[in-house]
Amino acid sequence: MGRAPCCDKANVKKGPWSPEEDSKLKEYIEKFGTGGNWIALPQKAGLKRCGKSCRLRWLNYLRPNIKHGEFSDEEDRIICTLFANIGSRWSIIAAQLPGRTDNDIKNYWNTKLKKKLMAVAPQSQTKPFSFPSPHHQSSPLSSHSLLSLYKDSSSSSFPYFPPNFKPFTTVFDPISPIPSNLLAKNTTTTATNSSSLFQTQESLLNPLHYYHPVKDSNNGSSSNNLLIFGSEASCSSNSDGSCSQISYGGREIKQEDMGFQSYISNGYEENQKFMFSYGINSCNGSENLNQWTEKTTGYFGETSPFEYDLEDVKQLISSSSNNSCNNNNNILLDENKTQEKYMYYY
DNA sequence: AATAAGTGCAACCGCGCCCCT
DNA sequence: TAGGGGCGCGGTTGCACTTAT
Repeated sequence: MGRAPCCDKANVKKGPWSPEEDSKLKEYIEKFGTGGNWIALPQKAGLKRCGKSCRLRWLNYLRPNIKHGEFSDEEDRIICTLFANIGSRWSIIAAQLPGRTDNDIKNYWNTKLKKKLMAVAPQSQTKPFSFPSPHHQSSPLSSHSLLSLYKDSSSSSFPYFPPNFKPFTTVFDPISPIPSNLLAKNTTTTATNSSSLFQTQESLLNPLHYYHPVKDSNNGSSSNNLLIFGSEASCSSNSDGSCSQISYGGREIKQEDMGFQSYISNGYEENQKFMFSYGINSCNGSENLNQWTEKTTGYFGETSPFEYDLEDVKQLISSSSNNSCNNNNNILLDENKTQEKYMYYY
């Protein structure tokens, strides 16, 4: 049995919005807001439209400060960089481009930017490149060519992040100092080292290379941090349509709290995985640095590092369940999501 | 000038997730 | 705790407009 339709399809208008409908919707929302209920809104506003359609029209077209028109080079770079890092998470990308909507960016990417990049991509293909998440479609771009695009771009630094971008990749949460053992010699951050671009991107493209020490916004406690492995993120919008929150595995995380760092080693083969916990173990109060170990894999996942790491996480679960401190160490493992996200609360 | 092909983008759709009861 | 309703996301479609032949 399929789910019930969100509205009476027979009695709602579809297709392009008329100026009258636009003004009705705009007036109503400006006057009363969305009321947190899009389904009921059209009736209240006197519109014969599906609530979802109203929401889309508002978010993508009618809400204030929407920017239409050409994308700037800077916006191009932001989109490219974020796409390479997080894939087609348009809402997250849109959150970094004020005035742009996810739909806008998605369309722009699919119709223009992708072609633009393909046009300048070198023909020599190395190993086929595919994005790490099941959500990501395979791309004919090789890793090499993708990176070449960035190198060939006018960007003077890479990865590029706009000034207001609290990057996933460059900072830890301010409350969480970067573990000193990760800053050891031979470990470099990548944004400043152009020779490391290739390694950097390969690292970023593997979702297990993301880890996100963030505050748990559910209880606001700075001591209840979580590390998130994987890339399953979604973004929710404010009533005005601006994206203010990103959720990972169902937990909402303020963007200003987000961060991950991609560390690489100068050695070609040994940069790939950092699995670690750090900070104060709240059970016994002792420092708990580098509890997990660093692992090594090849660059293109020849050994299926994802599965490999799942085992590690599973191990951690079992050890955690045997741990007297497990009240403070909870791992959520969602295998139904193709092993995509792992959370570690500490 | 007519028509086919290509392009851009607004809108739709289905699904997964979260919240509330 | 389970189930239903609503929201939001990403993929897809449809159509108007533009360009090429």
